[in-house]
Amino acid sequence: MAPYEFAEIEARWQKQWEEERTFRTPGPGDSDFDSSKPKYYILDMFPYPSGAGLHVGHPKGYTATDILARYKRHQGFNVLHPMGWDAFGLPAEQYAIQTGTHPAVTTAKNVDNYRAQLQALGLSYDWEREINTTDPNYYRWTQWIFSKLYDQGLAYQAEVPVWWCEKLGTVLANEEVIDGRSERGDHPCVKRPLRQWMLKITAYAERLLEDLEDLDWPDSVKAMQREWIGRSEGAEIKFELDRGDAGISVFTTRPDTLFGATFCILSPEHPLIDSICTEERKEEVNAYRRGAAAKSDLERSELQKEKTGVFTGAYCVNPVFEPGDPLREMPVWVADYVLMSYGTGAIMCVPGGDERDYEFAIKYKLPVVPVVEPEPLARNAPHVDQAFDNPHCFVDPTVVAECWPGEGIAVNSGFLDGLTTEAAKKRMLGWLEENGIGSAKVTYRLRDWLFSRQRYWGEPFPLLHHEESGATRLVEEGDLPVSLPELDDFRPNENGDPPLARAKEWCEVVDSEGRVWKRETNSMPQWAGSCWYYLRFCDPNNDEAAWNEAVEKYWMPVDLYVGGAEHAVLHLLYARFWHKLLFDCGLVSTSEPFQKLVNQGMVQAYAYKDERGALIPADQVEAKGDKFIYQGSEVERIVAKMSKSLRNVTNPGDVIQEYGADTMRLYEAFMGPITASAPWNPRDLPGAHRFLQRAWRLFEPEFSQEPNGEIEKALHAAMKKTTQDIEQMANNTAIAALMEFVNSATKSKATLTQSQGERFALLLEPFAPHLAEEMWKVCGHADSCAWVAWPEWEESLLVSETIEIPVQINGKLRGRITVDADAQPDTLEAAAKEAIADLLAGKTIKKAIVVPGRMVNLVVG
RNA sequence: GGGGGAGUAGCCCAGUGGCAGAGGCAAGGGACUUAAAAUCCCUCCAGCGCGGGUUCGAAUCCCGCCUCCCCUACCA
Repeated sequence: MAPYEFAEIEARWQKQWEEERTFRTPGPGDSDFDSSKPKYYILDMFPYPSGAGLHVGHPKGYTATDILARYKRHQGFNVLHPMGWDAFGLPAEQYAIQTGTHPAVTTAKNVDNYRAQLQALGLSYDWEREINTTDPNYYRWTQWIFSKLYDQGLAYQAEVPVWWCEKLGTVLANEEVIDGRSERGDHPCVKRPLRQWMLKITAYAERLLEDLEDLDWPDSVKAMQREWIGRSEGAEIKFELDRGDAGISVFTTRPDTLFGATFCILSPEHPLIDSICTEERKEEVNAYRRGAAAKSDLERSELQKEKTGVFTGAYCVNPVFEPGDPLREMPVWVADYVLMSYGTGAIMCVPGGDERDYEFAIKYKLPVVPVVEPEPLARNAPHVDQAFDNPHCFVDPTVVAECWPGEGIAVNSGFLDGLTTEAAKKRMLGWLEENGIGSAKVTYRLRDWLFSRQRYWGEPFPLLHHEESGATRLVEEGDLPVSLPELDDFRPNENGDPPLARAKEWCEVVDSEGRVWKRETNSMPQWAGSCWYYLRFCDPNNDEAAWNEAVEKYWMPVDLYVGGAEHAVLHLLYARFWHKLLFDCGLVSTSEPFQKLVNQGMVQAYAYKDERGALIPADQVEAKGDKFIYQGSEVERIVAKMSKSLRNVTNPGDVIQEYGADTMRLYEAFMGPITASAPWNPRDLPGAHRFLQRAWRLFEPEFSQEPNGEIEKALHAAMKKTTQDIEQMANNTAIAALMEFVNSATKSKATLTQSQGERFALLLEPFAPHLAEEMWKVCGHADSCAWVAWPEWEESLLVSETIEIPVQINGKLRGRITVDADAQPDTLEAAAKEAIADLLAGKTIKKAIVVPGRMVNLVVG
């Protein structure tokens, strides 16, 4: 028998697949398309082709989808299984700024590297459908979809504060600024308002929330999206100012606590502050606002434990109290824990019912009034009772009621007294509406999407500005794409304009009437291209349209979408938003793009730490038996992310070099459930490799003419288990079933028949396709087995005539009996009693539980 | 603080009401070999994170805790 020459076998089959276009997928409109077959669209999240190349984490998901795709082909499906590149992005642009290499050059090089690495894994993508978001033939349609958004009124311009670094001459993202200084170079940064494009994703908040219901997605992802959208029901209430005619609108989820509202707080960015602030308070308030503006969002929220604020000198009126009531006058403060971007940017503060307000009230000695009494069981502290008996208490806050943020019975609340929280909310809402002071309101945490970047390496907006009239209009559809201009300097201009503004000629457009328009010089964020790439895969080479209607209708929705959990919110929410817009425009046939979603687990790696807990580079640790030694002393092995700094990164190319792509695939699929994270363990690779060698050895030059009955049975068992497990994406247990078969076939020393060899090769094909093709060839076939029908098992071969079942006394195992598989309860009970007669001597059997085919349990007194 | 997930052999993991084990790794022994590698055969190892409960019977269902991982965090 020929040895298992994986390198030669794999190279040969990869070449053959490419030459014979084995995985080309015809679609509607192609002459060889068979519309009678069912479709299956199985998609991987396409990667950003970084300079570092493929990581062993990528193939975990790609292998899992490839196994299913190959299986579905055997099952007679038209399988759409494409791959492409999310290739706009910062790294290529930064590299361009540093070296002058055009991002397109860097990108093309990285794409070639990624493609070669993926092809070396034997993944069955239809490479004729490859797409690249940076290709003008692709982003032409990204611009086209933007036009739809613009036409629907979902794109608008706004002045948004962004981080600006003078020294670097660029705009930075939040995470690139630490303590007000740039992460790179440590230069000072300031927040400054810049004109930005926004997309009105909030208009779709309710549908994005509701439609999650019917998706076959992980609970964790659904939960994250729900939280991100953050729907909350409450009331908007307007408080009149005691001087002047403006009022302060606030949003609250607890209108039932209005009697306990003792002050109001405005966000530092609130536009009303200037007009209401009293002269003597102005200086202090402005200083506070300047301080807040200089802080990053992170500092304002997470890092800042203690609340701060300043009094504006103004008062507003709590409408539930009569004039003369001391609680009617509510001081208005400014504090940075109130965010301008949520609700109305102003809140009513109920320190008796909100822990944040309570903390603020204690610090600044503002009145605390308890208005919700906890359920009786919750109020056993005497001072709480005392406080409830003392309405309108202006006493030392430290002895006043504790804060009760939960629900309960309304107290100190006039017409609400005695009502439950739920009833009190309703009553108060009614009262607010009757008096024209407020109304029910639903607020979302979801913000509109800041859709522009001051970058070169992104999609240009298809927009023109007319400077004199201030008009903005779309570029005509026929003039798309708006291609990126050639530049050799990718930095922003000195005056802060984006790099595209350097392309003077590109920027100027003269229309047919001779009017001069200026191009939009912002570009789109990296998310844009990935919002619709799954649609382009359906019809990637269409020059007339983004996709053909019939083609979209056939392939969509994506049946299975596999990718990392890091995209749980942003990418998946943005893509759903665009998809719904396209659905509303009648351009796609489904309201959701991704029917089933699976997050593959991370491939981690071992890391080592010493006694002090310091992490040690993995390449300097020696394994000695079960112990791990670094510089002579023992260190502890832990599981961590793969990272360059820990030097525990595995390169897929090295693994393929040493063991072959089939072993690599098999190992990744065998590591555990697709959703679980597990460390890369190089010690386990030989096991996977050994299995393939043993399987290969079953293919002796001569096949047997007469099938061995035991082998046939074992093969049917493997066929059943493998089929069922692949359907469940339980690839690890499917592989175990194949190992079981190989073990028993090896042990029996009998030779396979050709038919048995063929069927085994097909079972192996999804996991180790190169070797399986080679086995298929040994069985006498010249063509690929990729499209050969999946073998079907015979259930009757799997039932044995006799079985061994346990006999229990009081649920504890006491013996075993061998009986006919279809033995009746009476027979089983009798056989069981006989088998353990000695143990039953002198005991009374109170009850016998007999489960035919499973077990017998005798209950004795 | 909130949300999601996981704890079964030395390790990775099967088993979701009925004999704790499918598979792999590691370890030990043996065969082959002049020897080693490779290969083959055999063997060892846990009572299922902890404590209660339901049941004839619980790794599996229920309740309460512990540990670890991931996400999120002043959203009024």
